[in-house]
Amino acid sequence: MSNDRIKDVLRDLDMRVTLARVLILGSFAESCDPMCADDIFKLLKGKNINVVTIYRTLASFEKSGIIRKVDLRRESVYYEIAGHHHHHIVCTVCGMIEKLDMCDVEEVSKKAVKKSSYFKKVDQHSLEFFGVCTLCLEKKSL
Amino acid sequence: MSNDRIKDVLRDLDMRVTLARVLILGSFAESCDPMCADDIFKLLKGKNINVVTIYRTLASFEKSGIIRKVDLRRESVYYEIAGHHHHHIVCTVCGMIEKLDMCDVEEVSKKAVKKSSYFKKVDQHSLEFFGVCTLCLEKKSL
DNA sequence: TTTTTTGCAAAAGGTTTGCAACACG
DNA sequence: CGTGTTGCAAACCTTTTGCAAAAAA
Repeated sequence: MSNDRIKDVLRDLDMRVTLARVLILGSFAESCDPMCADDIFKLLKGKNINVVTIYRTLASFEKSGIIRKVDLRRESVYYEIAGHHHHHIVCTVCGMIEKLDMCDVEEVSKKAVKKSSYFKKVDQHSLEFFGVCTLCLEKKSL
Repeated sequence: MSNDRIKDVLRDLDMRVTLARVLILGSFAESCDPMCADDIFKLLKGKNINVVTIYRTLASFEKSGIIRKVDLRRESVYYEIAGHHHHHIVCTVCGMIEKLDMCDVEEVSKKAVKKSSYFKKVDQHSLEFFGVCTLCLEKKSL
């Protein structure tokens, strides 16, 4: 995503175009993996962006819907671009994250609602897989 | 679960039987909902159990496999008895948690592995649903 | 010029650690 | 008695908040 494209996105969201926002949204556009505040902070080291600004920007980006949270069972909160729906497999040894371009939860969601006594509709769901990646498996067996 | 039964469980896990452990495991046995360290702390108020002990006990219980983490998108870490596999619907307004006695993720897990380039096996998965419960919906529409 | 955004410092949560006292087996 | 467990205090880490200065529109 070009810098001008990023600025357009921000304007479309009725957000003021600032250096911090352009850089942070740019980081997401470039990164394939979900990122936490500190990841972005390190990525933008030298650009003089305060961590607090990153937290506030992430919050407003999430509110506007361009990014979404990902439940990775880590200490800090991770986000990714909210484009098309997908899930992840996370290696519980090295932390590697693989994106999976699939989501078959529609029927499962429907069944959940049917089973439920207190909900008539599901708005969101989390579905992440955890395992040991082939590389870590190899290392283990050595 | 009786106190004696709890003590047996601890002994079976090669854990020393202590007051703190009996009380904490007992809390899980009684509670239907997932709990965080502070929930347990409040539940055991007056029993003189330190929060630090609760954190350490939760860690060792999880390691031994009697309890497991639940991804509820909250600030703190939640656990539940690791008995039979199931999922939850969480109300994003009032926080109410409904347990769902179902898990159809087997096929989805298999598909995930098939799709993956770096994993040959999935060990765990998270699947939680989020929505607004009927009670909160009613309140909203008033 | 008005309003939003940023930086700094400080606080707030949740969780972890070091160490000495204590208790289970 | 020896080793595992607990309590206390303090540290740690991530995230939030208040307020004044700076920047966008």
